[in-house]
Amino acid sequence: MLAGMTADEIAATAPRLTRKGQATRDRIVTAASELMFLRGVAGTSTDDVQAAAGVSTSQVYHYFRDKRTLVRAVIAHQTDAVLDAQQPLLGRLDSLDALRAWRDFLVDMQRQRDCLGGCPIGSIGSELAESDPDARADVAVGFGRWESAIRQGLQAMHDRGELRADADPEQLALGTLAALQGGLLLTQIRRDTVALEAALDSMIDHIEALTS
Amino acid sequence: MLAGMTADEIAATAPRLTRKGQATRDRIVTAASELMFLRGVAGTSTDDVQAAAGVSTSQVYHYFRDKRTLVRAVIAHQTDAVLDAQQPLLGRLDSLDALRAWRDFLVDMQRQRDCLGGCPIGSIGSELAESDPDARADVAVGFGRWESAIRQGLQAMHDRGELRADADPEQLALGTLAALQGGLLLTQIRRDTVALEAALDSMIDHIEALTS
DNA sequence: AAAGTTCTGGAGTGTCAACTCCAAAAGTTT
DNA sequence: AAACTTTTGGAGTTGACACTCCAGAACTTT
Repeated sequence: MLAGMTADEIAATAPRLTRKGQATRDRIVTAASELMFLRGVAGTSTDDVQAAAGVSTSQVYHYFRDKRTLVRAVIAHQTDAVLDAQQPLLGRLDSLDALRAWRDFLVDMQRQRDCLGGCPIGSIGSELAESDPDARADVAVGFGRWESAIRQGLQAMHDRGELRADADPEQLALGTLAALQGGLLLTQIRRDTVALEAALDSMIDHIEALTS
Repeated sequence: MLAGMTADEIAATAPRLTRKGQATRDRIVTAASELMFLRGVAGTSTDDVQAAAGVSTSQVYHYFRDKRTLVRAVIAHQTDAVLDAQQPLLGRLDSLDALRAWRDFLVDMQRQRDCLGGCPIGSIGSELAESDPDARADVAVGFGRWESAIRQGLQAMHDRGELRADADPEQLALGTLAALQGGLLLTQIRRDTVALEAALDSMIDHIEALTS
């Protein structure tokens, strides 16, 4: 019933919550997001979530039909959190300076995390892509929003003539997001931001070379 | 006891196997690799592996101390398989033509898989990075071999003067591996090779721009 | 061929995780 | 304040999964 529905369709189905109920639901999603970011979905039991959120068994199942539904709420939450955390930089990636500032921000963020955990969206996507088609679709939408923000900045540069006419903002945006995702993965595995820096610097240098 | 040891140290510890024993062990690792590639480590039970390999419970635990040890064998197997599959291209990435042929090969491979499953090494690394330090270290070694192969090709171009002196083969190799990993992830999530193509094309175009 | 080792079958065990259920407390509406 | 809905606590159920154990078969070595 929830399977196959988009995240928005699910939201429309949700029963109304009292203020207190909303607060409890939020605590559950936040706790689950943090746990699943570090331990993965399979590595996080509903018991773990209950303990971290300070709620009882029945509360989790009052607000979420099952664990898969909770996971989809976590994906929605993390998508917003990741995009919000990059603002206002992400909304204005329309110059080399802006791109470099964004790069520094991302590298700093991973450094502050001691390179623990990769991308909150990418990790979940990787874990669930072949076992939960709805989760995969939600993650795809999240990546779409991310790529779109990058593309808009590059498109603005293109429109202004700062990027050569034969440069393709769409390809560059997708390539940049891929480099970022791969850089985050390598950084997590190597426990070292060098890979993230190399990936983003390579892409930004490439974009710079395309400024006529 | 096995924890903290490198994969090579473990291999040195292993008891000798008869030909038949080796064959059984191989069947288990191969079956586990295929299952874990598609369903993940957590999504693959030892029962699943037994059924797929056609062995009994005790056989799995005769050849592997526990599931974690089996997973490390899977990582070793997949690392070899992934690098071997890219040969001989990967061993000679020392020209733009070679890089483009390699790119086509990788894109084709994902297309033939219908974009199912990401990178056999990267997926496992992402799943286990924060829960199994030994597995994380094994994956890091695997990525190291991969990056090294790419770097050697670029270094050869650099030595021959085909790459500008200020180009950094190490950064380009890491960036290329990151772009590949991110491209594979996006391709898996989007069910579409466009992202992999965009990522690799961007990096290779960048390398081309660095040929003086 | 005897002795020793490796390999195999399969039943059994303990734990843990997802999910259910019911009754009571808290909150809202009329 | 009565009727109704939402929220909460926690005990209980069910199934799955990692791992153990033991006895016998197959194979190797002497």
